[in-house]
Amino acid sequence: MATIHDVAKIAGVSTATVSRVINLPHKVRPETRERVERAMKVCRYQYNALARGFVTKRTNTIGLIMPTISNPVFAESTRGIQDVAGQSDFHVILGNSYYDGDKEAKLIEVLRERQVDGLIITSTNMKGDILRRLLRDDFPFVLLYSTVRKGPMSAVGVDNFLGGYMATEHLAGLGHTRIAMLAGSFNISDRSFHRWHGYKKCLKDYGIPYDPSLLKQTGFGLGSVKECIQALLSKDRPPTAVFCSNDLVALGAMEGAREKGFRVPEDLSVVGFDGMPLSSYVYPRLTTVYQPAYDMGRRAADILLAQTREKPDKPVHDMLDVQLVVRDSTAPLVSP
Amino acid sequence: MATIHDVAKIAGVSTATVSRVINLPHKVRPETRERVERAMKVCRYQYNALARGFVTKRTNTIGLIMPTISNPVFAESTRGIQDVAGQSDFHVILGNSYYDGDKEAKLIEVLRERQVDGLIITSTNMKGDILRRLLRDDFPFVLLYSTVRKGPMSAVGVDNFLGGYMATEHLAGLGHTRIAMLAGSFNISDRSFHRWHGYKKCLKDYGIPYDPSLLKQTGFGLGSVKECIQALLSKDRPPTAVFCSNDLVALGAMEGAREKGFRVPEDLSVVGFDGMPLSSYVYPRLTTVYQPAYDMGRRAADILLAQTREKPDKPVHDMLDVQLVVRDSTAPLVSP
DNA sequence: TTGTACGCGTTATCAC
DNA sequence: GTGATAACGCGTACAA
Repeated sequence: MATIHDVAKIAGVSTATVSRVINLPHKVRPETRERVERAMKVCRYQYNALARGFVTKRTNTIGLIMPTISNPVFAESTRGIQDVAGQSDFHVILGNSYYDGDKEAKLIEVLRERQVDGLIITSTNMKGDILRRLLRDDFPFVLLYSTVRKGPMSAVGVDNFLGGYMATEHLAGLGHTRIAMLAGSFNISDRSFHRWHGYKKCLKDYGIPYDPSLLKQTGFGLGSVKECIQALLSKDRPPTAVFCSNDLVALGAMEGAREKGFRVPEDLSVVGFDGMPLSSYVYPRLTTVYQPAYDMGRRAADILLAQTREKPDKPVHDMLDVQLVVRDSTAPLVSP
Repeated sequence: MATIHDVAKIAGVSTATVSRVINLPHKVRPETRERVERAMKVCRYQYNALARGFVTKRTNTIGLIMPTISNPVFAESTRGIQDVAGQSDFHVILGNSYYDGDKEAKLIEVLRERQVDGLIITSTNMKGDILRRLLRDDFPFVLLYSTVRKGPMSAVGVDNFLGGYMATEHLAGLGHTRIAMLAGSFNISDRSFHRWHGYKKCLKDYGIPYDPSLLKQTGFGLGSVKECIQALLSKDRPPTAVFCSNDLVALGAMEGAREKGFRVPEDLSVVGFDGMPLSSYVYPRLTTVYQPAYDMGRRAADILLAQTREKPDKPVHDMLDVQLVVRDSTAPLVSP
């Protein structure tokens, strides 16, 4: 592969001039510039961004750590991140933690070894020590889908408590009192945990006694979700509504309910969380708590890029609004 | 940031020894090794993979270019690629072309500048010159979701013609004769084009005259899909079945049909393509032509990694099997 | 405006 | 088993 040395030799100039043609073209006399450009063509010169990163100490790369790209909501935020990064000639290296804290820690380590300029992390469970180490090193990073709204690290997220509250309130407002919740496992996601708290608080505010047997923490995969909802629907007095901690779970719940002969929303109202793009293209169209995933990705990238340019004096906490989107998967309670 | 020089100084050894401790620990006397390891802790040494890539000329990075991560099917293959790459300590840099040939070309260029060891490309439209240039430079790359099954470049894909044929045959076998097709724009994806050919061939084999007015090329977004299907259903003699060139389009079509008061599958049978994970969690459960996206990603990564290790004498063409998955969105034609 | 010379952090090739 | 040192390709003072 040709280097600037080859180009310099062919063009009869120094390597410094070639470098200038690449980075500061206006600082080179037009004739010289042309000569250099011709030489680059002759030897099929290709710029080596790695070498630049090596000397400038910036790779224009950000690492992205999230549970799995297979959840459409994470795909959306990833796209937002990429769009913003691309605008600034940054690229994104992907890492899936699969909800595994150790994998997450390992990813942080290897991505740092690769000299990424910053990290966007959708943490599975706040491994305090790992993140504190990033802070200590002044390493730029932003938490995404974060539940924290203060403290020393920058974060982008939504109010999951409020979202859980809104979902539950919608159901309570429709007259439901036996409202179940299908939550992701609490030890892998505090988002789910916060939504559950919102759910509980709403029940309390509406004078509905909290029934622990109506909470199920689902395992991985939609098969597990089906089992959970079917167990719930097999109870003596089955729930008439269910709040699912994300849209994927909601789809699994609806399918599981149908399999057992329950109609949605007539026999069971279902609320999701996320508002993933597909949620309005399923039947019945899903009532859900929308969080602006794409914009959250963009915001996280904005904040991170700013942070890579100069150390900010304060961390940024950006909590975007959730929004209840009422569609067709929920209906008023009808007494039999 | 500490370097191996710092470590060497502290441990009282040469940089070469430090490097050996990192890469060939068994070639260092245990006591020396320990001393070095202690020194690394003392100065909080962190390995610089960039510097290694600089000298070894390998970055252990592959670039992935695809239309958009927001299509769950691409997310699945991406996950397959990442899983395989991770096994070999490779990382993946993402690039979305958004079905734009120029963006695609630009991405190839910048990723090469970044010294990725290879490229996996889901091409929007065979830009012959761009790919030929990769070949000429002996640059490792694999086409994914490719329609080519021979020629000088390695490729992984499925038989889209066959898939289109199978989908149509299923509908014809159910007695349908007015079978529409909702295809992605042909100039942005030859996959859609091949599926259309399979569709046409099947119609011919079943003695069903081809009606060009039953083909619609959809624009971007599911809104456009709804318009297309609704136009189709507004015809004097509307189709009784529709083959959609992917599952996302199928969801849009089902929703559009429902809006117009058509029931699926009673009034309209719908077949998708892809078999994305969610396709069995929608209602009605989608009949679709499954392509093993995750495995295709894995295969592409396998082939590429092998290629980065040593130049193969022959390109690999891997055509995986598609599979018709009959579910609930299709039903026999009932005459009114 | 252009050229010289050094440094970035690591690996690899020799010696010892 | 260990050390000295020359690459690798580029950016950048500083000098001319």
